[in-house]
Amino acid sequence: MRLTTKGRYAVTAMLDLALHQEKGSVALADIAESQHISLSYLEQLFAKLRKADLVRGIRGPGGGYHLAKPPEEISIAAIISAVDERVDITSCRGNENCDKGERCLTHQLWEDLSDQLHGFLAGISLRDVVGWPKVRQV
Amino acid sequence: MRLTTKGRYAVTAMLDLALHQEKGSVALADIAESQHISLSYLEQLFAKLRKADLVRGIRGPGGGYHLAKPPEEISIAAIISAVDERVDITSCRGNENCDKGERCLTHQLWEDLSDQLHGFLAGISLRDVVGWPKVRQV
DNA sequence: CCATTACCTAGTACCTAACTCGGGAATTCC
DNA sequence: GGAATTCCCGAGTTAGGTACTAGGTAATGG
Repeated sequence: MRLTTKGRYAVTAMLDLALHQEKGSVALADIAESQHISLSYLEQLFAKLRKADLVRGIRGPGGGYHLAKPPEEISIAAIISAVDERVDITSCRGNENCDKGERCLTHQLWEDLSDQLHGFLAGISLRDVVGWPKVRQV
Repeated sequence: MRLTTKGRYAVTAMLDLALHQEKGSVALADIAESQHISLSYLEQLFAKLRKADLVRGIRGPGGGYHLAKPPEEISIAAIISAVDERVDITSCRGNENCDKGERCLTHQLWEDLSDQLHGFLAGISLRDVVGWPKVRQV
């Protein structure tokens, strides 16, 4: 599990789609402007989201992107995993360099913590976030 | 909230200290070897942990680092915040560039999510992690 | 046909994580 | 007191990922 600005852009963009899903599709140019990032960079993020089957693109005038599934089936963890390809593997892979046992211990602990975190974010769907109080007040 | 390998190194190192706290202090050289990272880099991480009053250093032979507080008073969130100085501020700071209102909305949602995550990690202490089942089995 | 949008590829500037080097300063043991 | 050991500190260097730029092609609606 990794959490960077890249993941934040993706999550925020997906929230944007969820909020406007009744209006059909949203153009990337709009999202790029509202998030103040370049269109091309957003396109690269959405290429990954599309490969992960989280969004669907529609070409031509009036086109754009919309969610590929209902918001309650899309978790925050899924979004972050889609754009942040993990390169982790906790350095000592498969006991190869762990002779004492203690080394693997802390690694194991970190993995447990990482799982906890993943489970937490997997339990939050786009629908949950959209339903939070701050939204209704606007 | 940000989660990178830097934070992972810090958490894993703190877990190391927590596991060996009855043995007095742990030298950075030992941690550097077990985590397979450079000593100097670890020193830089521990400089931040020290400034955050999470660890205490003891110089001279037989010296090293030990926790500055009991493990139950040190949360995972505190460790990560200590080493990952946040540069976030969600681009549009304080409605400055948010004319439509919608822009601030998604940003607000992200901040809420970030708060949730922080709250989650703030609720996990070093003591909790050390007490997890995987540890006792070793 | 033309404007608009998604889609694709290649290249690039910049930032920062991670490391290296070289020096201290405090403490303990002989 | 001298030497070994450890923490401390600052100024660099390197590698890789973030974020961008520039160029296209493909589909679609008016």
